[in-house]
Amino acid sequence: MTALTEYTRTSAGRRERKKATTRAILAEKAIELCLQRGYSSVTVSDIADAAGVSRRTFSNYFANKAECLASAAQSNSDVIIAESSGFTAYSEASSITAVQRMLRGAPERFWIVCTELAELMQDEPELEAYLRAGDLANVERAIEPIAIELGVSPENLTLRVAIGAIANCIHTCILHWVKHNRDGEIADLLTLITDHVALIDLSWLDQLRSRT
Amino acid sequence: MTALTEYTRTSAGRRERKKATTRAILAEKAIELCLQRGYSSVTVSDIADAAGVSRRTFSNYFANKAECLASAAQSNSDVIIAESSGFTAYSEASSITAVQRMLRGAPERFWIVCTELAELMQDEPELEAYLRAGDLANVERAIEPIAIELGVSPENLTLRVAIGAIANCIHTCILHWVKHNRDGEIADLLTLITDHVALIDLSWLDQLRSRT
DNA sequence: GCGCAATCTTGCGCAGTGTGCAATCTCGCG
DNA sequence: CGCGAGATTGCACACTGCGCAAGATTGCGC
Repeated sequence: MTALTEYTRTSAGRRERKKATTRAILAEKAIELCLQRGYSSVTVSDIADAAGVSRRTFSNYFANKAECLASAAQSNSDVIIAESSGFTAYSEASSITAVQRMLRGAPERFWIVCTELAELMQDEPELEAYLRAGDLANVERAIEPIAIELGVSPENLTLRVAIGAIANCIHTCILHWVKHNRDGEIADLLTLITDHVALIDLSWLDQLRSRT
Repeated sequence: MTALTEYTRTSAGRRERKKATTRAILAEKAIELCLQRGYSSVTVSDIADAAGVSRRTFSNYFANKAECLASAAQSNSDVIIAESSGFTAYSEASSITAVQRMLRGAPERFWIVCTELAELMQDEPELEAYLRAGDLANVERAIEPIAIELGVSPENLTLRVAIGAIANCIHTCILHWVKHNRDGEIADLLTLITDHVALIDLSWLDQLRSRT
């Protein structure tokens, strides 16, 4: 119930925290209702009601339903992105190893939410679009710390292509999984992802690193 | 003016053709108006009016404004995807070479439309979402012929990851270009893309091929 | 505790949207 | 020519996104 809410433990002012909480609750209720009744038969008012706020307030937090769910995806990804700042901590290993370590470090809950969202997006083009865009936003947020660690600009195109390829790979694997192997163990999904991430050549990323 | 319309020269029944034309005109007018006034200040009625049909008819063709623009992107990509069926024609070369050849084979007009759309999507998250999703649809359409040529299933995950990485790379490069080098020559954009595509390791794709 | 200012929430109104439905129009085909 | 499939349209209605202003809540200095 408060699974996503957990991720929003900031020690800011009470006001900030309350906002973050409402936001998280809205996103959470949105997932809950959509999984339950199907995306298109859930209205913004429904979500707002479930979260105990007005429709207007919903709009203060999210531009629309899809963005709300995308935000859930984003909170969910925070846990991974946070870890990515330890990217070069394993400087002896290759980038690919670091990525795999990151993926394996994510809690099971993370992958569950991923598959839930993937399930939802399957027959809702609008949602798929927004979740993809959310992915992009995640890439954007992940790039900054990594770029710093590697000592290159966040605008570095090579870096962006690399991170984008990884994110895309993960996304593709999850979709594939939901489509073909929905009932398998999460551990197998993880294997699927790490195996395929390994296919991506990150040697040029390692080169970026060695130049520092 | 009729640039996109050109792409829809099918020799089907007149009825089919007329539908395809209306569709193309709608998409075209949509781009035109959006480039001119900005995405958010163009209404569906505006587009419909410009195309000479009713608002209701617009909805018969597209679910919404964003999807309409995404369709323009799709028509635009048809020219590339059509070429991808000659993928293994150069069996002596590596996959990466084939991809580069494909990219260089696209007419300048293709890249112009790409950059126009990229420009539009820059500050419109909704549009960005839909165009990204359109990319996915393109990947979906491109995979089929390639899979056949390689003799693997279109569901083959390795293949999907590879094609996805390429599409993502192209997209990322175009966005980067629009953001940092808007006024440069299209030829330079092409160089940027082929250079970065080359960074993606497609050797495992070549292996898929050699197994046939 | 008190009061003020900043901030959040809410209801209202309105233009725009997505879609089912039924009437009408168009066009291909016999 | 006339029929029938299919395309277009207007209408209605629920939902949406958002500006606005009133009201509630919160943080802070005293």
